[in-house]
Amino acid sequence: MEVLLMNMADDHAVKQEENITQEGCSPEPSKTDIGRKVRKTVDLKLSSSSSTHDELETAKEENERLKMMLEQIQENYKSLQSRFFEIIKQESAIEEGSEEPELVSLSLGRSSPTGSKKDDKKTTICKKTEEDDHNKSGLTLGLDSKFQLSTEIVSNPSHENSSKDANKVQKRPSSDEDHEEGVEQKSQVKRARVSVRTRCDAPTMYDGCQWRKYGQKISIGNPCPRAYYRCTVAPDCPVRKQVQRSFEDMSILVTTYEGSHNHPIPVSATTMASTTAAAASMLLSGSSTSQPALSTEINGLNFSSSLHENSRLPSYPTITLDLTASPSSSSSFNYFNRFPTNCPATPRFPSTNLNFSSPLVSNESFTQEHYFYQKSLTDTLTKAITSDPSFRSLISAAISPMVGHSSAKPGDGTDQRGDSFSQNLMEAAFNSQSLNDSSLRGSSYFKGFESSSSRIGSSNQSSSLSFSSFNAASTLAFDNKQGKN
DNA sequence: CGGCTTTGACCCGCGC
DNA sequence: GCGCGGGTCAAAGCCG
Repeated sequence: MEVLLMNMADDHAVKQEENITQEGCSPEPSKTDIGRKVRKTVDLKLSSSSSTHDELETAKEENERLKMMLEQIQENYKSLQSRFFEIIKQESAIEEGSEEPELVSLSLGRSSPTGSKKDDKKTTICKKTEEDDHNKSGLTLGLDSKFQLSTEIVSNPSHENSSKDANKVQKRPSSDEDHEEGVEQKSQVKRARVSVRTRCDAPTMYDGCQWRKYGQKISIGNPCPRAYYRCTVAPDCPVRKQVQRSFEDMSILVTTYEGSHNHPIPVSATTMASTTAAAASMLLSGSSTSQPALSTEINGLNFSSSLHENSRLPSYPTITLDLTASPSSSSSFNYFNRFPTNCPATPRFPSTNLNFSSPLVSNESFTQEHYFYQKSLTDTLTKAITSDPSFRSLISAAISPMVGHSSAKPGDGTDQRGDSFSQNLMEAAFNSQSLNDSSLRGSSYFKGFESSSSRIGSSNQSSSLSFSSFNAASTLAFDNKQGKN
């Protein structure tokens, strides 16, 4: 990394020299002109090399600081992970003797509206849940490709094989002989649902996936019919969703998701999928308490958990993401409410050739909003690259492991190098943005840039580390730039 | 013509 | 055992 920094710094000096040379270039330069130019060039080279040396020293110091920070964070992560496993072990020991397996705690260290008393045990549970969430957000929600891991917690893997299998499971008579605890837990896990409340005038909320309606029912206590949808992105995807308008407020659309996708999901669906998976994972990782319903807020979204509203139904846990109110709208990126409310039931946006996400995702619908965010990102980065060579060198050093070798040949000259570099940078920027988006780590696309160093600890995967280093480098570069100005 | 929605019928679990 | 309600199936119709 440091070698690259030095190379880029040398390039910087050479480029400056070339620019100056071109400035004073006349069609037929005389010998005196040439001699003057050479002296000028040497002087400039000396002065620029000394300033470059200072910059290099600063960069080195920053580099050391970042290294130390990374080490510290890795240590913290390890200790946190070991604590987490310890707590899980303790929890499993406690739960063996517990008689209330169906209640779920979602008190993530915040005061819940329904109750405020916390005994020692509850505090432990809260800690565990919080750490669980942290770990999950880092381990399973960091990448699209990892999403499946987290959602597998939501549904029984055997349940995912086909929708027919899912139906079989659903229709399986209760007189099955095996009623061991594990089976019950699996059933409980399979039944976990995530309900999303959002204001939407359209029949359904756009969430990026393709759905096919397969049924409709008028339910008791709500004149609005409940519609049943099945995911049609893959023919055997077991994911279902129910859509029903709230009786209290007809403008509120309640969408309940069940199951996990067994196929790559579109870019625009990753946020919803990650959110529901995180919510479900959070729900299922919760422990038994005596509180029937709790609420919390994660990433600016309101989460609340409860048992199924209808007492006739088996009491499987449902977690609700309330996106109707935006109490912390300043910090939250209310993804779903930002879509136009007159969206069609199953919108099919024109596909673009852009593919900024993981290789799993291909040529799917890409919203205009994504485009503007990414364009904004692109513009900002382009400006930073073109205007600040130190930023360029730092970014290059940071993302070179991510984007591979530059396509520019050694003798191609600085312009081409800059172009390929910019291309690589854009690629890396979009990749990192995609990571940031899919992991739901930030409420805005730039959040990852702004507070990158605080997030490094939550990502322990190699690709995430690359992203983190990219963030760190960009933060550093921006700092340097600000320092100059 | 293929894919989707609509809608009545059916299955199943649960409470009384 | 019966009725109720949630969930699903599948035929018919609609649409691009």
